[in-house]
Amino acid sequence: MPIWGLTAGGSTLFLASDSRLWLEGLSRLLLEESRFAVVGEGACDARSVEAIASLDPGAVLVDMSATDALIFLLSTARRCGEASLVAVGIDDRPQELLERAGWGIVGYTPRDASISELIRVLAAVTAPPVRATPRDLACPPALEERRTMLSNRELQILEYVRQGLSNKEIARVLGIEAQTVKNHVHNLLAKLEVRSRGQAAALGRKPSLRALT
Amino acid sequence: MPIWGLTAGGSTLFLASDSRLWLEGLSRLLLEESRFAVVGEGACDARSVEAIASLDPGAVLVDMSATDALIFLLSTARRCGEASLVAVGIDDRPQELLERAGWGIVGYTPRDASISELIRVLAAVTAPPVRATPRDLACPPALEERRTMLSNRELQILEYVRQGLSNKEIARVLGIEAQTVKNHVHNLLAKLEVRSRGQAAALGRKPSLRALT
DNA sequence: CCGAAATTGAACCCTTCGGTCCATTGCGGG
DNA sequence: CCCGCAATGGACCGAAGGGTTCAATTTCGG
Repeated sequence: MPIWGLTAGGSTLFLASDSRLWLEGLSRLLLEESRFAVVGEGACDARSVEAIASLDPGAVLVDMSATDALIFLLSTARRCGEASLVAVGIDDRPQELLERAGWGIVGYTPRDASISELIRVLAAVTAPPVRATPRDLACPPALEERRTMLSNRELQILEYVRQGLSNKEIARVLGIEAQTVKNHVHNLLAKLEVRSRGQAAALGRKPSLRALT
Repeated sequence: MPIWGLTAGGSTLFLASDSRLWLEGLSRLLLEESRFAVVGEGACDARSVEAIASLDPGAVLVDMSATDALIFLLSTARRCGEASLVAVGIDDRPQELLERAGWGIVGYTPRDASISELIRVLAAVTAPPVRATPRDLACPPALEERRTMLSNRELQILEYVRQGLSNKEIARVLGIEAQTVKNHVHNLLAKLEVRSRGQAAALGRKPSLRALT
């Protein structure tokens, strides 16, 4: 099956394949992996090359078995020169493929790769090239730490947010003004470093944060 | 991409492919389709032929792009003579393939088939030759239930809603207009009988949702 | 082939949300 | 007695969400 090309540099992904089935299936699998976010998907055509150029994803997964996948890969590499590439799903002569500097391929997975193997490769490829911070506690403000930053009231309100209640509904439940709820939500969003209540709710669902909810 | 062979006769499925990624992705997609149950999956080898013979699934999906898929298909057809076959993912000369009676192929879908197309083919192929029970099971998939069913697109978008993405972000990911996403969200909110995306997200993967998909 | 459904997108409206700035009240510790 | 912080709430604003209607196009299914 498919040979995949992967443009690396972050944790956002773009999926390209002429098989919608493949697109939809992999999209579902990756949705369950919080480490990566599928920021776009499309066929192996010029339209996707444009989309990739504007979206600037951390990686691009290209179904090489598709009709014009090779041309697509080359176009993408040319348009997105700063990105590295990984070929996934190759059984024969992977080394030869990797040496094709023009393709920008920096890695691959065998044809019978599972989703976990793909994710491992993605993690390796999208990992920052240099591990500058020794403890790197500074950069990712430690999820556990974020929780303790929330006051009791904020934790309480976050719980209601996760249940899909509106500010007005939360206000009625707690017997306070809607504006107050709004302020609390505003504060907890800032502490959780997210921009919407939806993201806050999604954050609370993730296994890494399960313990604190 | 892949060419699929499908042994028909019921609503239980066996997935065969040398790509675990393909196996896992399609398995997820079919999980959302209550009409079919994946009772087994494996590579395109003799081992799967054995498994199919013992499991006696209603259909077998074979990734024809796999190394020995053709041999596998022939073996399966020989061992499971009572089953009909469908080739999926064929662009060139599908008719020729269908005429190969020895392969037992009774249908197919083009390479760029979406999950809905695959399901349509599966439904056609696995439909019981005789309709014993007038109501209940098979024939009309209950119009009342279908009304509350979410379409593929809606399911897909719901998934992104659960991730906390805004309409605009979802639109960018899917390469469509924000207004279109808005409409889809509006429709799925109605079908789920909730008033906000937060509530839709809160429903999550609860069994209650599974029941109506 | 035709009707039904899905998908796409437009224009328009109102509500809610998120952000900002500000103010008040109460509580606990230095 | 202040200071900090949590909790409360007011006013205002732009952006996003949610609703409605209509329509073009594609796809699905009989």
